Amino acid sequence: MKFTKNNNCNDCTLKCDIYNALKESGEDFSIIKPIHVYYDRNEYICKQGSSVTHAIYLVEGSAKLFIEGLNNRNITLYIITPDSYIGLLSFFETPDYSYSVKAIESSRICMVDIDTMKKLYAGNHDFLLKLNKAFGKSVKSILGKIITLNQKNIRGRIADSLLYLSELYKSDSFNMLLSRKELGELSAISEENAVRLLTELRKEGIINVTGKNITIVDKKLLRKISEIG
Amino acid sequence: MKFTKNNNCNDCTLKCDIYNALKESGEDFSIIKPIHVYYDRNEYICKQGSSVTHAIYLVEGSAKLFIEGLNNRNITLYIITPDSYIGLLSFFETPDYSYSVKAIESSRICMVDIDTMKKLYAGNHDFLLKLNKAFGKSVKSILGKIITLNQKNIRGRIADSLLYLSELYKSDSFNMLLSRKELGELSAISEENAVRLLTELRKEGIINVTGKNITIVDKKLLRKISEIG
DNA sequence: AATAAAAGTTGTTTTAAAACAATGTTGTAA
DNA sequence: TTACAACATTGTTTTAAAACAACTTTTATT
Repeated sequence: MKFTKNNNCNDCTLKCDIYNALKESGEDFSIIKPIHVYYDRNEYICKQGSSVTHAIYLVEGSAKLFIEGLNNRNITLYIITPDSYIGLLSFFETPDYSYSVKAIESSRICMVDIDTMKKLYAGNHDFLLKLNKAFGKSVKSILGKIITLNQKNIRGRIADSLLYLSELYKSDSFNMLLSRKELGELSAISEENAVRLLTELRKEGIINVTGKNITIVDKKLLRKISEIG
Repeated sequence: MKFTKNNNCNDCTLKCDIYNALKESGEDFSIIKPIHVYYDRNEYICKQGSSVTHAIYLVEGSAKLFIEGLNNRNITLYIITPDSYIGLLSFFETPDYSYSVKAIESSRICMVDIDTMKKLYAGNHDFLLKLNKAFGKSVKSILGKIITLNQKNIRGRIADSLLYLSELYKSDSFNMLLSRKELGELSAISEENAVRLLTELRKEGIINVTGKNITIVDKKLLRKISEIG
Protein backbone atom coordinates (compact mmCIF):
# COMPACT_ATOMS: atom_id res chain seq x y z
CA MET A 1 0.00 0.00 0.00
CA LYS A 2 1.30 3.42 -0.91
CA PHE A 3 -0.48 6.67 -1.41
CA THR A 4 -0.15 10.09 -2.97
CA LYS A 5 -1.75 13.30 -1.77
CA ASN A 6 -2.12 16.61 -3.58
CA ASN A 7 -3.72 15.09 -6.64
CA ASN A 8 -5.43 17.35 -9.07
CA CYS A 9 -8.65 16.18 -10.64
CA ASN A 10 -7.84 18.04 -13.82
CA ASP A 11 -4.91 15.72 -14.42
CA CYS A 12 -7.04 12.63 -13.82
CA THR A 13 -8.18 10.80 -16.95
CA LEU A 14 -11.18 9.42 -15.13
CA LYS A 15 -13.99 11.94 -15.09
CA CYS A 16 -15.96 10.52 -12.18
CA ASP A 17 -19.30 11.56 -10.70
CA ILE A 18 -17.55 13.57 -8.05
CA TYR A 19 -15.57 15.48 -10.67
CA ASN A 20 -18.69 16.17 -12.66
CA ALA A 21 -20.66 17.29 -9.63
CA LEU A 22 -17.87 19.63 -8.68
CA LYS A 23 -17.56 21.04 -12.15
CA GLU A 24 -21.27 21.71 -12.31
CA SER A 25 -21.20 23.44 -8.97
CA GLY A 26 -18.64 25.86 -10.35
CA GLU A 27 -16.60 25.41 -7.19
CA ASP A 28 -12.86 25.39 -7.15
CA PHE A 29 -11.23 21.97 -7.44
CA SER A 30 -9.01 22.82 -4.55
CA ILE A 31 -11.86 22.13 -2.13
CA ILE A 32 -11.43 18.41 -2.67
CA LYS A 33 -8.06 16.95 -1.90
CA PRO A 34 -8.32 13.50 -3.37
CA ILE A 35 -5.93 10.88 -2.06
CA HIS A 36 -4.84 8.11 -4.41
CA VAL A 37 -3.92 4.77 -2.90
CA TYR A 38 -2.35 1.71 -4.48
CA TYR A 39 -3.05 -1.74 -3.06
CA ASP A 40 -1.56 -5.16 -3.77
CA ARG A 41 -3.61 -8.32 -3.94
CA ASN A 42 -5.11 -9.28 -0.59
CA GLU A 43 -4.63 -5.92 1.06
CA TYR A 44 -7.58 -4.44 2.90
CA ILE A 45 -9.11 -1.37 1.28
CA CYS A 46 -11.58 -1.03 4.10
CA LYS A 47 -12.28 -3.15 7.12
CA GLN A 48 -15.59 -4.12 8.67
CA GLY A 49 -16.12 -2.20 11.89
CA SER A 50 -13.76 0.65 11.10
CA SER A 51 -15.21 4.11 10.68
CA VAL A 52 -16.32 5.56 7.37
CA THR A 53 -14.17 8.63 6.86
CA HIS A 54 -13.96 8.87 3.08
CA ALA A 55 -15.90 8.10 -0.03
CA ILE A 56 -13.84 5.54 -1.92
CA TYR A 57 -13.86 5.14 -5.67
CA LEU A 58 -12.21 2.20 -7.41
CA VAL A 59 -10.17 3.55 -10.31
CA GLU A 60 -8.15 0.52 -11.41
CA GLY A 61 -7.97 -3.18 -10.62
CA SER A 62 -10.62 -5.16 -8.80
CA ALA A 63 -11.70 -5.93 -5.28
CA LYS A 64 -14.03 -8.22 -3.40
CA LEU A 65 -16.65 -6.91 -1.01
CA PHE A 66 -17.32 -9.39 1.77
CA ILE A 67 -18.86 -9.75 5.18
CA GLU A 68 -16.59 -11.11 7.86
CA GLY A 69 -18.59 -13.75 9.63
CA LEU A 70 -18.12 -16.19 12.48
CA ASN A 71 -14.85 -18.10 13.04
CA ASN A 72 -13.07 -16.41 10.15
CA ARG A 73 -15.59 -17.53 7.60
CA ASN A 74 -16.47 -14.87 5.08
CA ILE A 75 -19.17 -14.40 2.52
CA THR A 76 -18.28 -12.42 -0.57
CA LEU A 77 -21.22 -10.43 -1.83
CA TYR A 78 -19.76 -9.19 -5.07
CA ILE A 79 -16.68 -8.12 -6.97
CA ILE A 80 -16.09 -4.45 -7.57
CA THR A 81 -14.59 -3.25 -10.83
CA PRO A 82 -13.83 0.29 -12.04
CA ASP A 83 -15.20 2.71 -11.94
CA SER A 84 -17.54 2.44 -9.03
CA TYR A 85 -17.92 3.37 -5.41
CA ILE A 86 -16.54 1.08 -2.77
CA GLY A 87 -17.86 2.78 0.28
CA LEU A 88 -21.39 2.92 -0.98
CA LEU A 89 -23.38 0.56 1.20
CA SER A 90 -22.05 2.17 4.33
CA PHE A 91 -22.17 5.66 3.04
CA PHE A 92 -25.42 6.76 4.58
CA GLU A 93 -26.39 6.46 8.20
CA THR A 94 -23.79 4.02 9.45
CA PRO A 95 -20.67 5.46 11.05
CA ASP A 96 -18.84 2.15 10.61
CA TYR A 97 -18.35 -0.18 7.69
CA SER A 98 -20.64 -3.19 7.89
CA TYR A 99 -18.40 -5.11 5.48
CA SER A 100 -14.80 -5.34 4.31
CA VAL A 101 -13.18 -4.82 0.93
CA LYS A 102 -9.91 -6.40 -0.21
CA ALA A 103 -8.04 -5.95 -3.47
CA ILE A 104 -7.96 -9.17 -5.52
CA GLU A 105 -5.30 -7.73 -7.84
CA SER A 106 -3.13 -4.62 -7.86
CA SER A 107 -5.61 -1.80 -7.58
CA ARG A 108 -5.85 1.93 -7.34
CA ILE A 109 -8.49 3.88 -5.51
CA CYS A 110 -9.28 7.54 -5.05
CA MET A 111 -10.73 8.79 -1.82
CA VAL A 112 -12.45 11.99 -0.88
CA ASP A 113 -13.12 13.17 2.63
CA ILE A 114 -16.70 12.48 3.67
CA ASP A 115 -17.34 16.04 4.82
CA THR A 116 -16.37 17.29 1.41
CA MET A 117 -18.75 14.78 -0.11
CA LYS A 118 -21.56 15.97 2.09
CA LYS A 119 -20.88 19.55 1.18
CA LEU A 120 -20.91 18.50 -2.42
CA TYR A 121 -24.24 16.73 -2.44
CA ALA A 122 -25.84 19.30 -0.18
CA GLY A 123 -25.61 21.65 -3.11
CA ASN A 124 -26.21 19.10 -5.80
CA HIS A 125 -29.41 17.19 -5.75
CA ASP A 126 -28.73 15.13 -8.87
CA PHE A 127 -25.47 13.95 -7.44
CA LEU A 128 -27.24 12.60 -4.39
CA LEU A 129 -29.83 10.92 -6.57
CA LYS A 130 -27.07 9.28 -8.57
CA LEU A 131 -25.59 7.89 -5.37
CA ASN A 132 -29.01 6.58 -4.48
CA LYS A 133 -29.42 4.86 -7.77
CA ALA A 134 -26.16 2.98 -7.41
CA PHE A 135 -27.11 2.19 -3.85
CA GLY A 136 -30.49 0.78 -4.84
CA LYS A 137 -28.84 -1.43 -7.43
CA SER A 138 -26.49 -2.92 -4.85
CA VAL A 139 -29.36 -3.70 -2.56
CA LYS A 140 -31.26 -5.47 -5.30
CA SER A 141 -28.29 -7.68 -6.07
CA ILE A 142 -27.90 -8.52 -2.40
CA LEU A 143 -31.52 -9.62 -2.12
CA GLY A 144 -30.98 -11.94 -5.06
CA LYS A 145 -27.90 -13.28 -3.32
CA ILE A 146 -29.85 -14.17 -0.20
CA ILE A 147 -32.15 -16.41 -2.21
CA THR A 148 -29.27 -17.98 -4.10
CA LEU A 149 -27.33 -18.75 -0.94
CA ASN A 150 -30.27 -20.15 0.96
CA GLN A 151 -32.31 -21.95 -1.61
CA LYS A 152 -29.99 -23.29 -4.28
CA ASN A 153 -27.78 -26.30 -3.89
CA ILE A 154 -24.00 -25.90 -4.24
CA ARG A 155 -24.08 -26.85 -7.92
CA GLY A 156 -26.59 -24.12 -8.66
CA ARG A 157 -24.61 -21.67 -6.58
CA ILE A 158 -21.31 -22.27 -8.32
CA ALA A 159 -23.06 -21.99 -11.69
CA ASP A 160 -24.44 -18.65 -10.51
CA SER A 161 -21.00 -17.44 -9.51
CA LEU A 162 -19.45 -18.43 -12.83
CA LEU A 163 -22.23 -16.72 -14.77
CA TYR A 164 -21.83 -13.68 -12.57
CA LEU A 165 -18.09 -13.49 -13.22
CA SER A 166 -18.58 -13.95 -16.93
CA GLU A 167 -21.03 -11.08 -16.98
CA LEU A 168 -18.74 -8.95 -14.83
CA TYR A 169 -15.78 -9.43 -17.14
CA LYS A 170 -18.05 -9.28 -20.17
CA SER A 171 -16.61 -12.44 -21.66
CA ASP A 172 -17.17 -16.20 -21.66
CA SER A 173 -13.46 -16.60 -21.07
CA PHE A 174 -11.91 -14.89 -18.11
CA ASN A 175 -9.32 -15.03 -15.38
CA MET A 176 -11.37 -15.19 -12.24
CA LEU A 177 -8.54 -13.79 -10.07
CA LEU A 178 -9.96 -15.74 -7.16
CA SER A 179 -8.49 -18.78 -5.46
CA ARG A 180 -10.70 -21.87 -5.05
CA LYS A 181 -11.28 -20.82 -1.47
CA GLU A 182 -12.34 -17.34 -2.57
CA LEU A 183 -14.61 -18.76 -5.26
CA GLY A 184 -16.14 -20.81 -2.48
CA GLU A 185 -16.69 -17.70 -0.39
CA LEU A 186 -18.49 -16.07 -3.30
CA SER A 187 -20.92 -18.98 -3.31
CA ALA A 188 -20.86 -19.98 0.39
CA ILE A 189 -19.29 -23.33 -0.49
CA SER A 190 -16.34 -25.08 1.14
CA GLU A 191 -13.05 -24.94 -0.73
CA GLU A 192 -13.09 -28.70 -1.35
CA ASN A 193 -16.53 -28.64 -2.89
CA ALA A 194 -15.60 -25.65 -5.03
CA VAL A 195 -12.77 -27.74 -6.48
CA ARG A 196 -14.98 -30.77 -6.98
CA LEU A 197 -17.70 -28.78 -8.70
CA LEU A 198 -15.27 -27.12 -11.10
CA THR A 199 -13.88 -30.55 -11.99
CA GLU A 200 -17.37 -31.93 -12.40
CA LEU A 201 -18.49 -29.13 -14.70
CA ARG A 202 -15.28 -29.50 -16.70
CA LYS A 203 -15.77 -33.25 -17.14
CA GLU A 204 -19.32 -32.59 -18.30
CA GLY A 205 -17.95 -30.28 -20.98
CA ILE A 206 -19.76 -27.26 -19.61
CA ILE A 207 -16.66 -25.24 -18.78
CA ASN A 208 -12.93 -25.32 -19.36
CA VAL A 209 -10.58 -24.76 -16.46
CA THR A 210 -6.89 -23.95 -16.59
CA GLY A 211 -5.73 -22.66 -13.25
CA LYS A 212 -7.74 -19.55 -12.62
CA ASN A 213 -8.78 -19.20 -16.23
CA ILE A 214 -12.33 -20.24 -16.88
CA THR A 215 -14.06 -20.62 -20.21
CA ILE A 216 -17.77 -21.17 -20.34
CA VAL A 217 -18.39 -23.65 -23.13
CA ASP A 218 -22.09 -24.38 -22.72
CA LYS A 219 -23.70 -21.28 -21.30
CA LYS A 220 -27.23 -22.49 -21.88
CA LEU A 221 -26.66 -25.58 -19.79
CA LEU A 222 -24.87 -23.58 -17.11
CA ARG A 223 -27.90 -21.31 -16.89
CA LYS A 224 -30.12 -24.35 -16.53
CA ILE A 225 -27.91 -25.63 -13.71
CA SER A 226 -28.07 -22.24 -12.03
CA GLU A 227 -31.87 -22.56 -12.09
CA ILE A 228 -32.45 -26.15 -11.14
CA GLY A 229 -29.16 -27.07 -9.44
CA MET B 1 -58.72 -4.77 1.63
CA LYS B 2 -60.60 -1.51 1.42
CA PHE B 3 -59.40 1.98 0.78
CA THR B 4 -60.36 5.62 1.16
CA LYS B 5 -59.28 8.48 -1.06
CA ASN B 6 -59.51 12.21 -0.42
CA ASN B 7 -57.76 12.04 2.91
CA ASN B 8 -56.54 15.22 4.42
CA CYS B 9 -53.21 15.18 6.21
CA ASN B 10 -54.41 17.82 8.63
CA ASP B 11 -56.94 15.36 10.02
CA CYS B 12 -54.32 12.65 10.40
CA THR B 13 -52.95 12.15 13.91
CA LEU B 14 -49.72 10.78 12.55
CA LYS B 15 -47.35 13.56 11.62
CA CYS B 16 -45.11 11.63 9.27
CA ASP B 17 -41.94 12.68 7.42
CA ILE B 18 -43.95 13.40 4.33
CA TYR B 19 -46.27 15.67 6.25
CA ASN B 20 -43.38 17.52 7.80
CA ALA B 21 -41.54 17.91 4.53
CA LEU B 22 -44.65 19.31 2.94
CA LYS B 23 -45.29 21.68 5.77
CA GLU B 24 -41.76 23.00 5.62
CA SER B 25 -42.01 23.51 1.88
CA GLY B 26 -44.99 25.75 2.47
CA GLU B 27 -46.83 23.98 -0.33
CA ASP B 28 -50.52 23.31 -0.23
CA PHE B 29 -51.53 19.96 1.20
CA SER B 30 -53.79 19.45 -1.76
CA ILE B 31 -50.79 18.48 -3.91
CA ILE B 32 -50.60 15.12 -2.16
CA LYS B 33 -53.67 12.96 -2.30
CA PRO B 34 -52.88 10.27 0.21
CA ILE B 35 -54.76 7.00 -0.13
CA HIS B 36 -55.44 5.01 3.02
CA VAL B 37 -55.73 1.25 2.70
CA TYR B 38 -56.82 -1.35 5.24
CA TYR B 39 -55.51 -4.90 4.99
CA ASP B 40 -56.43 -8.10 6.82
CA ARG B 41 -53.89 -10.64 7.97
CA ASN B 42 -52.15 -12.37 5.08
CA GLU B 43 -53.15 -9.85 2.43
CA TYR B 44 -50.44 -8.58 0.12
CA ILE B 45 -49.48 -4.95 0.61
CA CYS B 46 -47.03 -5.14 -2.24
CA LYS B 47 -45.91 -7.98 -4.44
CA GLN B 48 -42.45 -8.85 -5.68
CA GLY B 49 -42.16 -8.03 -9.36
CA SER B 50 -44.98 -5.50 -9.48
CA SER B 51 -44.15 -1.90 -10.24
CA VAL B 52 -43.39 0.71 -7.62
CA THR B 53 -46.03 3.36 -8.07
CA HIS B 54 -46.38 4.80 -4.58
CA ALA B 55 -44.43 5.42 -1.44
CA ILE B 56 -46.07 3.32 1.24
CA TYR B 57 -46.08 4.16 4.90
CA LEU B 58 -47.27 1.73 7.56
CA VAL B 59 -49.58 3.56 9.94
CA GLU B 60 -51.08 0.77 12.01
CA GLY B 61 -50.64 -2.98 12.46
CA SER B 62 -47.63 -4.96 11.32
CA ALA B 63 -46.34 -6.64 8.22
CA LYS B 64 -43.61 -8.99 7.11
CA LEU B 65 -41.18 -8.11 4.36
CA PHE B 66 -40.03 -11.21 2.51
CA ILE B 67 -38.37 -12.40 -0.65
CA GLU B 68 -40.31 -14.92 -2.68
CA GLY B 69 -37.85 -17.61 -3.55
CA LEU B 70 -37.82 -20.89 -5.43
CA ASN B 71 -40.71 -23.40 -5.23
CA ASN B 72 -42.83 -21.17 -3.01
CA ARG B 73 -40.22 -20.96 -0.31
CA ASN B 74 -39.88 -17.54 1.20
CA ILE B 75 -37.37 -15.80 3.39
CA THR B 76 -38.66 -13.11 5.68
CA LEU B 77 -36.12 -10.34 6.14
CA TYR B 78 -37.85 -8.39 8.83
CA ILE B 79 -41.12 -7.30 10.38
CA ILE B 80 -42.33 -3.78 9.78
CA THR B 81 -44.11 -1.86 12.53
CA PRO B 82 -45.47 1.71 12.54
CA ASP B 83 -44.52 4.16 11.63
CA SER B 84 -42.09 3.37 8.87
CA TYR B 85 -41.78 3.12 5.12
CA ILE B 86 -42.68 -0.11 3.42
CA GLY B 87 -41.58 0.69 -0.07
CA LEU B 88 -38.17 1.83 0.97
CA LEU B 89 -35.75 -0.75 -0.38
CA SER B 90 -37.25 -0.51 -3.83
CA PHE B 91 -37.74 3.19 -3.73
CA PHE B 92 -34.65 4.22 -5.62
CA GLU B 93 -33.56 2.94 -8.97
CA THR B 94 -35.68 -0.18 -9.30
CA PRO B 95 -38.95 0.15 -11.21
CA ASP B 96 -40.22 -3.10 -9.66
CA TYR B 97 -40.39 -4.40 -6.12
CA SER B 98 -37.66 -6.89 -5.41
CA TYR B 99 -39.59 -8.27 -2.43
CA SER B 100 -43.13 -8.69 -1.14
CA VAL B 101 -44.90 -7.38 1.93
CA LYS B 102 -47.89 -9.02 3.62
CA ALA B 103 -49.89 -7.86 6.62
CA ILE B 104 -49.49 -10.20 9.61
CA GLU B 105 -52.41 -8.56 11.41
CA SER B 106 -55.08 -6.02 10.47
CA SER B 107 -53.09 -3.06 9.23
CA ARG B 108 -53.49 0.37 7.79
CA ILE B 109 -51.17 2.04 5.34
CA CYS B 110 -50.98 5.43 3.69
CA MET B 111 -49.69 5.79 0.18
CA VAL B 112 -48.51 8.75 -1.81
CA ASP B 113 -47.95 8.80 -5.52
CA ILE B 114 -44.29 8.43 -6.39
CA ASP B 115 -44.22 11.48 -8.66
CA THR B 116 -45.49 13.60 -5.81
CA MET B 117 -42.76 12.16 -3.62
CA LYS B 118 -40.12 13.02 -6.18
CA LYS B 119 -41.41 16.55 -6.45
CA LEU B 120 -41.32 16.73 -2.70
CA TYR B 121 -37.74 15.66 -2.20
CA ALA B 122 -36.53 17.60 -5.22
CA GLY B 123 -37.25 20.68 -3.18
CA ASN B 124 -36.27 19.26 0.18
CA HIS B 125 -32.80 17.98 0.63
CA ASP B 126 -33.21 16.98 4.25
CA PHE B 127 -36.17 14.86 3.38
CA LEU B 128 -34.12 12.92 0.86
CA LEU B 129 -31.34 12.50 3.38
CA LYS B 130 -33.83 11.13 5.87
CA LEU B 131 -34.98 8.57 3.34
CA ASN B 132 -31.37 7.60 2.77
CA LYS B 133 -30.72 7.17 6.41
CA ALA B 134 -33.62 4.78 6.84
CA PHE B 135 -32.47 3.02 3.71
CA GLY B 136 -28.93 2.59 5.05
CA LYS B 137 -30.26 1.12 8.24
CA SER B 138 -32.28 -1.49 6.36
CA VAL B 139 -29.23 -2.50 4.38
CA LYS B 140 -27.16 -2.93 7.50
CA SER B 141 -29.74 -5.23 9.02
CA ILE B 142 -29.88 -7.28 5.84
CA LEU B 143 -26.11 -7.80 5.85
CA GLY B 144 -26.34 -9.08 9.39
CA LYS B 145 -29.11 -11.40 8.27
CA ILE B 146 -26.94 -12.92 5.56
CA ILE B 147 -24.34 -13.97 8.14
CA THR B 148 -26.98 -15.29 10.51
CA LEU B 149 -28.67 -17.36 7.83
CA ASN B 150 -25.50 -18.80 6.40
CA GLN B 151 -23.26 -19.30 9.36
CA LYS B 152 -25.38 -20.05 12.38
CA ASN B 153 -27.05 -23.35 13.07
CA ILE B 154 -30.83 -23.49 13.37
CA ARG B 155 -30.69 -23.17 17.15
CA GLY B 156 -28.71 -19.96 16.90
CA ARG B 157 -31.02 -18.69 14.19
CA ILE B 158 -34.21 -19.24 16.13
CA ALA B 159 -32.63 -17.59 19.17
CA ASP B 160 -31.79 -14.63 16.94
CA SER B 161 -35.37 -14.42 15.69
CA LEU B 162 -36.81 -14.52 19.19
CA LEU B 163 -34.43 -11.82 20.40
CA TYR B 164 -35.26 -9.78 17.34
CA LEU B 165 -39.00 -10.02 17.99
CA SER B 166 -38.55 -9.17 21.66
CA GLU B 167 -36.61 -6.07 20.69
CA LEU B 168 -39.16 -5.17 18.04
CA TYR B 169 -42.06 -5.38 20.44
CA LYS B 170 -39.93 -3.86 23.22
CA SER B 171 -40.88 -6.57 25.69
CA ASP B 172 -39.70 -9.96 26.89
CA SER B 173 -43.27 -11.15 26.56
CA PHE B 174 -44.99 -10.78 23.24
CA ASN B 175 -47.45 -12.23 20.79
CA MET B 176 -45.32 -13.05 17.81
CA LEU B 177 -48.27 -12.92 15.40
CA LEU B 178 -46.48 -15.47 13.24
CA SER B 179 -47.38 -19.10 12.67
CA ARG B 180 -44.67 -21.72 13.21
CA LYS B 181 -44.16 -21.80 9.46
CA GLU B 182 -43.73 -18.03 9.36
CA LEU B 183 -41.33 -18.09 12.29
CA GLY B 184 -39.40 -20.65 10.28
CA GLU B 185 -39.32 -18.33 7.28
CA LEU B 186 -37.89 -15.58 9.45
CA SER B 187 -35.01 -17.88 10.34
CA ALA B 188 -34.81 -20.00 7.18
CA ILE B 189 -35.82 -23.11 9.13
CA SER B 190 -38.38 -25.77 8.26
CA GLU B 191 -41.70 -25.57 10.06
CA GLU B 192 -41.03 -28.86 11.86
CA ASN B 193 -37.71 -27.73 13.21
CA ALA B 194 -39.18 -24.41 14.28
CA VAL B 195 -41.66 -26.35 16.42
CA ARG B 196 -38.98 -28.65 17.80
CA LEU B 197 -36.69 -25.78 18.71
CA LEU B 198 -39.43 -23.87 20.50
CA THR B 199 -40.25 -27.00 22.50
CA GLU B 200 -36.57 -27.56 23.24
CA LEU B 201 -36.01 -24.02 24.47
CA ARG B 202 -39.17 -24.25 26.56
CA LYS B 203 -38.08 -27.51 28.18
CA GLU B 204 -34.72 -25.94 28.97
CA GLY B 205 -36.55 -23.16 30.79
CA ILE B 206 -35.23 -20.48 28.47
CA ILE B 207 -38.60 -19.39 27.11
CA ASN B 208 -42.28 -19.91 27.79
CA VAL B 209 -44.59 -20.73 24.93
CA THR B 210 -48.37 -20.55 24.90
CA GLY B 211 -49.65 -20.62 21.36
CA LYS B 212 -48.17 -17.60 19.68
CA ASN B 213 -47.30 -15.93 22.97
CA ILE B 214 -43.65 -16.09 23.80
CA THR B 215 -41.98 -15.08 27.03
CA ILE B 216 -38.23 -14.92 27.23
CA VAL B 217 -37.28 -16.21 30.67
CA ASP B 218 -33.49 -16.39 30.40
CA LYS B 219 -32.39 -13.71 28.00
CA LYS B 220 -28.72 -14.04 28.84
CA LEU B 221 -28.71 -17.69 27.88
CA LEU B 222 -30.74 -17.01 24.76
CA ARG B 223 -28.12 -14.45 23.72
CA LYS B 224 -25.43 -17.02 24.30
CA ILE B 225 -27.30 -19.51 22.12
CA SER B 226 -27.67 -16.89 19.44
CA GLU B 227 -23.88 -16.53 19.48
CA ILE B 228 -22.68 -20.07 19.72
CA GLY B 229 -25.72 -22.05 18.50
C1' DA C 1 18.37 -25.00 -7.09
C1' DA C 2 16.57 -26.19 -2.69
C1' DT C 3 12.99 -25.74 0.46
C1' DA C 4 9.12 -24.06 2.50
C1' DA C 5 4.59 -22.47 2.17
C1' DA C 6 0.43 -21.91 -0.10
C1' DA C 7 -2.95 -23.63 -3.15
C1' DG C 8 -5.27 -27.34 -5.29
C1' DT C 9 -7.11 -32.17 -5.48
C1' DT C 10 -9.53 -36.50 -4.20
C1' DG C 11 -11.47 -39.97 -1.31
C1' DT C 12 -13.92 -40.98 3.10
C1' DT C 13 -16.61 -39.95 7.17
C1' DT C 14 -19.68 -37.32 9.78
C1' DT C 15 -23.48 -34.45 10.66
C1' DA C 16 -26.99 -31.05 10.64
C1' DA C 17 -31.14 -30.15 8.90
C1' DA C 18 -34.69 -31.12 5.53
C1' DA C 19 -38.13 -34.30 4.04
C1' DC C 20 -41.44 -37.62 4.99
C1' DA C 21 -45.08 -39.51 7.60
C1' DA C 22 -48.55 -39.92 10.93
C1' DT C 23 -51.29 -37.94 14.27
C1' DG C 24 -53.13 -34.39 17.37
C1' DT C 25 -55.20 -29.70 18.13
C1' DT C 26 -57.51 -25.54 17.21
C1' DG C 27 -60.19 -22.47 14.78
C1' DT C 28 -63.89 -21.39 11.77
C1' DA C 29 -67.52 -21.71 8.46
C1' DA C 30 -71.58 -24.14 7.16
C1' DT D 1 -72.30 -28.92 16.66
C1' DT D 2 -70.47 -30.80 13.08
C1' DA D 3 -66.94 -31.04 9.89
C1' DC D 4 -63.27 -29.44 7.45
C1' DA D 5 -59.23 -26.96 6.94
C1' DA D 6 -55.33 -24.89 8.73
C1' DC D 7 -51.98 -25.25 12.11
C1' DA D 8 -49.01 -27.76 15.42
C1' DT D 9 -46.42 -31.72 17.06
C1' DT D 10 -43.33 -35.79 17.25
C1' DG D 11 -40.80 -39.63 15.53
C1' DT D 12 -38.13 -41.61 11.62
C1' DT D 13 -35.50 -41.53 7.36
C1' DT D 14 -32.81 -39.42 3.94
C1' DT D 15 -29.52 -36.40 2.07
C1' DA D 16 -26.62 -32.65 0.90
C1' DA D 17 -22.70 -30.56 2.14
C1' DA D 18 -19.12 -29.80 5.54
C1' DA D 19 -15.24 -31.69 7.89
C1' DC D 20 -11.40 -34.55 7.98
C1' DA D 21 -7.39 -36.59 6.06
C1' DA D 22 -3.80 -37.50 2.93
C1' DC D 23 -1.51 -36.25 -0.94
C1' DT D 24 0.04 -33.42 -5.22
C1' DT D 25 1.10 -29.32 -7.61
C1' DT D 26 2.28 -24.62 -7.87
C1' DT D 27 4.28 -20.54 -6.22
C1' DA D 28 7.29 -17.89 -3.40
C1' DT D 29 11.67 -17.36 -0.62
C1' DT D 30 16.21 -18.04 0.78
